[in-house]
Amino acid sequence: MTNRVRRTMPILPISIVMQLTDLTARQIRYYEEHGLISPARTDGNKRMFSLNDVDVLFEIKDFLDQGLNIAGIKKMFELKNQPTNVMAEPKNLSDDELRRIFREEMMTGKLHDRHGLRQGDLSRFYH
DNA sequence: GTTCTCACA
DNA sequence: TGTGAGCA
Repeated sequence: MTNRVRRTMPILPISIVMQLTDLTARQIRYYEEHGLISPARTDGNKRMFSLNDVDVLFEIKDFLDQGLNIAGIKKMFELKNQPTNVMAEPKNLSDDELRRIFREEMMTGKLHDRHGLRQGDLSRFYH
């Protein structure tokens, strides 16, 4: 059995995930509604989470602490799954794309600006 | 007893 | 996001 299979195998009921992540059932379901996680369903339509889902929830908690809202967090995961490299081709980039990349760098932790990650600063990008 | 969906004094 | 209702 591969590690990937182990991580994605749905084995945890919501009650356990609640204790692990310290999130309420309401929040967990809410994040699912927004596609941040996609737990499997079983017998009586019960949610079954994988270790991977738990990891994602912890990441969500981190972003929440950093002041990001759901919209911002959703962007985070999008950018995270389609990374680009500023240093690779710093030329021939439109201002618009530069802004997009800068946001990604900022959010993937490549930059460590402890001030620019506040919701107040990022919010303008997500409106 | 636990989880689910839906809805809002 | 919390919380309560009514089910399964």
